[in-house]
Amino acid sequence: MPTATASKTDIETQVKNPELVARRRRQIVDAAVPLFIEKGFHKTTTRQIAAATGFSIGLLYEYVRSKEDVLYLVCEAIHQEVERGVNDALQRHERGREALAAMIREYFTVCHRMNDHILLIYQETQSLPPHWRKRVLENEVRLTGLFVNALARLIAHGDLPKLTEQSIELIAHNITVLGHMWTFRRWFLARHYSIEDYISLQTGFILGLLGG
Amino acid sequence: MPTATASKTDIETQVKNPELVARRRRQIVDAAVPLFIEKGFHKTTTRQIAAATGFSIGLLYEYVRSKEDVLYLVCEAIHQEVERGVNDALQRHERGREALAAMIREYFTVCHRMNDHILLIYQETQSLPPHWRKRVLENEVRLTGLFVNALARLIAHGDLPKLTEQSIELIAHNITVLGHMWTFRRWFLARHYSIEDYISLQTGFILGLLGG
DNA sequence: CAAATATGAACGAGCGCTCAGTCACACTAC
DNA sequence: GTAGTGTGACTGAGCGCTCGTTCATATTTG
Repeated sequence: MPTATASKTDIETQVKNPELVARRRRQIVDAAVPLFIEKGFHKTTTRQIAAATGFSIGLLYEYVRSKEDVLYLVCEAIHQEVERGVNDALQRHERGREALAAMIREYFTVCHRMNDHILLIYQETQSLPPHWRKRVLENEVRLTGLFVNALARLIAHGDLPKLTEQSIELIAHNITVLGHMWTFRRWFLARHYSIEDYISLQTGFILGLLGG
Repeated sequence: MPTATASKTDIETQVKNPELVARRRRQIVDAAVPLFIEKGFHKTTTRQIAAATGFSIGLLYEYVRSKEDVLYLVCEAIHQEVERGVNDALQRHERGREALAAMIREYFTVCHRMNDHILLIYQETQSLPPHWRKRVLENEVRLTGLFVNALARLIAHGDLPKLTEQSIELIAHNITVLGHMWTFRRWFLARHYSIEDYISLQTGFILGLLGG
């Protein structure tokens, strides 16, 4: 029973060459993302996905066992890109409170850029079979974990006041979700704030919340 | 061209008696909500909705022109219930910072109780035809507006420090979304916090953010 | 009985997915 | 070299089925 590409997924495929599988699946994801964003998962047909990829439907099903497989591939790809963006941002570890401000700025900017993708995950995660929904939610936790670590490091260095573990974790969730908020309330917020306004106001709040 | 019940919707119906329409539609909503929550909108069939209501499919289509009509009725009903809960809470206007704390407590409790319903709106609003999606989003704005007013009143009374209009509005959005956060991250949060923990931690943050 | 309300068989468009078959290419035998 | 054979990526017509919706008909109401 041949299994998937070199990496972490269990999606079965008929195709033997793992590099081809990886490349084809990247093509499928690239084609499916705009379709899912535009019409949603349920209103996108497998034939449309195949056509957008430049495949026959038959070929699509050589690389994927079901339409839901495509959604999972898409969700994974999106998370990977968001996480890469955030990780990049966290690498440049400045010091002091500005470090937190910089972190928030980078993260919110990623959210701004990935607007539609983040929305897609909010709306379609529920359409995944349980096994994969779980994986997507684990990704979400891992992302928040990055903030937990960053906050803990700053506190350890004395750059931020001491807090209980519970508080740190909740603040990390708040930061994550306030980034998402820009995407799912953008239809309203963007009428009143630029992304810059939004970042500086929210940063002010979060810093204030840490004992301004 | 006969029009809808006494209230605000434009949904057409074949049935002449407005009270009957209102009653039947309430039945439809009551039956559809648990189905949509359990299986989602797309995977729920009109026949299932009819059966759960105790109607024949034909009869369902006397009170509704399409499946999407049902979704719209459901979204409206949910918003009405949430808004009623929040309004009740805001009526008992205490004074000082405790007023804000009490407001948050009540609102978060409503979110806790309406967990699945709020999630449903997050996930299925996009499935509505544009015209009704707009209405649902207006409801969302109105809800946040309640918090804007409440905050403005407290500031006017000198119970809270002065803030720009922009800040007030964004804080209102933050409160709204942090309530929702309990519903859409509950799968994680509930493992680490009780709703009481959650309320008191978040209240602390929000009060701190207002110049603790 | 006339109007209003209710029924559910029937419709047909459209869906996800399959599978018998094609084709380009690589390897072997002579 | 070239004929023979095997492999695996790729094709797309079409299967089986579900779904939202309609409408001729039946039942109830006033």
